[in-house]
Amino acid sequence: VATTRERNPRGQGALLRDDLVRAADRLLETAGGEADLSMRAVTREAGVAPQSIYLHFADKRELMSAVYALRFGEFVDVLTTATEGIADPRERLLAFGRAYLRYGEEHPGHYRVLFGTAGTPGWEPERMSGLAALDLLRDAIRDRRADGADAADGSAVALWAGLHGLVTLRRDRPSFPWPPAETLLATLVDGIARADSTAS
Amino acid sequence: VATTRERNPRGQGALLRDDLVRAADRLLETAGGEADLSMRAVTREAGVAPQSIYLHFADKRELMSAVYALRFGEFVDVLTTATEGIADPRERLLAFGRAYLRYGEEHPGHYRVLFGTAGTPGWEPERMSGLAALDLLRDAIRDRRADGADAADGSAVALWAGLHGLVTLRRDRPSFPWPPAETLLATLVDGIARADSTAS
DNA sequence: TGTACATCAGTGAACGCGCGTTCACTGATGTAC
DNA sequence: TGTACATCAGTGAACGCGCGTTCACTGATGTAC
Repeated sequence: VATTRERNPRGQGALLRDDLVRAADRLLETAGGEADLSMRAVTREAGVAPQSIYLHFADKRELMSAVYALRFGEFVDVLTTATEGIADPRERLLAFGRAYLRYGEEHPGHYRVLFGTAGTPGWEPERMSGLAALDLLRDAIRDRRADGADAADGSAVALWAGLHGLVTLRRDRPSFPWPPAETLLATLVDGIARADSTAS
Repeated sequence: VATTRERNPRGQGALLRDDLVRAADRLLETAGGEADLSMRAVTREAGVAPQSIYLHFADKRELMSAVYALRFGEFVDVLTTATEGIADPRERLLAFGRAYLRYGEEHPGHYRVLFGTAGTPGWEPERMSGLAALDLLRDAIRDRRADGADAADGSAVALWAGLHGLVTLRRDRPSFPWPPAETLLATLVDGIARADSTAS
């Protein structure tokens, strides 16, 4: 951490860009680092002068977007890996939810960049590649029921909201007497993405 | 805003405490004010010197807790008013959800204090009076189904998570193509808090 | 083969800002005698 | 009835900090002629 870095050879200046993004990513790994993701902290972590970050990013939003892009790929991979090869639709949805909750719990800082504002109010990634994660959900739901694509879309969003709510509430209100995650997950999956689709 | 305040009469020093809490509350009303809730901003809004806040609050967490207490009473009132007098359990749950989503949308700053960290990472209100809001949910669910209290508890938490997820995601990702709120609400209510309680 | 010049990957130093918090002080109002 | 004193509701001035960002510069490497 913060060791001095040696200058990149001529023509390889773009390497610093990756170093900076990885430094930001590393800072998010640590617990307290969630809101402490400042430009200066990132350059410190990368072992470089504060102003060097402007060689590659016009401002803070641009840096955030780069971190977002890096992590979203990983997140979608985790979800894909967790669900692939599971034929039973209910089991696939449960596996998806388990992986989702687990990622949120183990990487609170990264999760905040993906679906929150990460200490930068008003920041929003320009292209929501979060849609890729949502596609997995919608497909799994569609496999389980026979109603239209619209209903599957709505159910996917509702289930997503439930998972997101659980991740963020458990993170921000740890002292609440939470029922077991597996119970809550089953309630969400069996309720929102049921085999049938009749309302009461 | 920031007009000079006249000193309270002797013996009425505690009045400043209310002024400060109300000033903080007012700052949360404004859109940009969510993360800008600083001690100095609050004293500025109250028309008082920055250090005067320490006459009544030991530190920032204490001020946050005071705002939390003020607003939670109001929030529970809104939910209670929205649901009282509605006999049909499903309609009562829908009314609850509508009021919840509406409050979150109309008061993003206040909602953040109630259920987020409000720009103070690690802050958590000592006694979660959020339980009062949850009680309303649990009772409404219990009226709708015949299974045990434990199942109603789990369902109430799951439904809460869904509502919270919708509020925060729509706030932080406004450019996402959200399905109509009423549709999502019906999906959550009819899924999680169904009349019967069988899993698929 | 040598040299003037351009490019590149950064750095040195500084800017103005708002923040949370501390310490010593003030000036009006009440109280004891 | 007057005065010394205590209390109370604040303020003046300042602290050290980290922040995002700007401007001018450096020193090594390559290129043109």
